[in-house]
Amino acid sequence: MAMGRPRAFCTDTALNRALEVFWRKGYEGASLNELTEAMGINKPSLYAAFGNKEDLFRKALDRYTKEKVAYISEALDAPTARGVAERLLFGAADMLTDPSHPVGCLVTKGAMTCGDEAQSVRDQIEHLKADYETRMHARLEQAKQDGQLPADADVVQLTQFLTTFIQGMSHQVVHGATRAQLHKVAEMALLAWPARP
Amino acid sequence: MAMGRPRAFCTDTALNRALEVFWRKGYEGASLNELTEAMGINKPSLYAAFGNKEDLFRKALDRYTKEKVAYISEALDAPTARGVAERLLFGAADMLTDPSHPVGCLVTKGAMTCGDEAQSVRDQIEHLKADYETRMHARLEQAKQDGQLPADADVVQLTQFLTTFIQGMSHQVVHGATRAQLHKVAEMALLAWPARP
DNA sequence: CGACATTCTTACCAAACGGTACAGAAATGC
DNA sequence: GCATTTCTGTACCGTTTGGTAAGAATGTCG
Repeated sequence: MAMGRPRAFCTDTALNRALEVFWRKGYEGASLNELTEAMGINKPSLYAAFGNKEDLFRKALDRYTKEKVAYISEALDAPTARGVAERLLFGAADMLTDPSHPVGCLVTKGAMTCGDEAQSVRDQIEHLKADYETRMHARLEQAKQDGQLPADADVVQLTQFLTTFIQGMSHQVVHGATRAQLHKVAEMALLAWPARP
Repeated sequence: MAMGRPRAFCTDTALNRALEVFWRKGYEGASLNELTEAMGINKPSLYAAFGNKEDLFRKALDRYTKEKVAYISEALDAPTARGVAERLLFGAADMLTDPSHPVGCLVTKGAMTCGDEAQSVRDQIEHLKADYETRMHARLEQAKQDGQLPADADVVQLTQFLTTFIQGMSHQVVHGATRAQLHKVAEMALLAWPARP
């Protein structure tokens, strides 16, 4: 079978470019023109390679979670409940302000800038959030069983506290908060964390 | 001078309707069709009465801050620093989940769903945020002078902690958090608040 | 070399966007 | 009753959106 000329672009780097655009502008804010220009291809190629704007976003989101939000999984590996909380908050602060990629959180931005039409995108983001929360909850529950948290600790509340704060930081950084500032407020948030019993 | 027939609609309620649409869908998410339909007028009337989509949003935002975000000003009137923090967090939790209007925060949503083109909208939101932060900062600084906060309290940090948390709650509520849940995490956040010296 | 598969380019589509021109309807002043 | 002034309804403008169809260009294999 005859093969056409090899891809003039690398699908992998093209997806990274797309991720960056989505990250900067959100789902609806990123137009196909911007995307194709950044990816170095044109619309029919994009359509052939990725199928759809929604599909493209989903793939970009996939890569985002696997490569950029790895800090959450690492944080959950911390040996103590407090360690988990610390790593989550500081890890988020560092990731959100990493100068090697756009500021803020793709999930946060994407969820906000996705209208009613792209329900599947919204669903995937919701699913993602739920998954992270489930894992955080399970990890803290285990820590509680291990005696690392007070017997009357409300694990749901602790989880929600962390996610609330992380999302707040994700918003702050869009409005210009620096890494140092995030670290300070994260430190303050940890004052609310229950002491080992 | 001859007068045409009186307005068939009340500008005041029309603006309220517009506010509600913006509140639900964000700035870019709200199309002129939705707006005019909700307001009960058509596009030329809207243009004549409010000038512009940007102008309309600005006026809606004005009303929003004067009527819906009044809790911030009330909170700043609390007699103690802790009272200010409590009223801010619980006031935000209550406002964000008030069933009489769309969930979440117009400023938060609007800032996210406003692309590069509507720079003036973005500017106004930024200005609004800065204004609130300045007032919160000033109030806490005064509380510190009054001896309600430790002498080494970092007022900037305290302010940023509160805004971070409030924005986090504003995000949580969009994803289905209930008022009771927000109250619980707000209570937890207050554990980080410095004790009176 | 020549036939083929595959990619890229150009141009286009229908729909929706924000915004407006224009003519008709309604109400007041004379 | 008439003219004037205002407001409304329709229909439209140019642009941009996401998404495609068809031809030109380029590679590999026989």
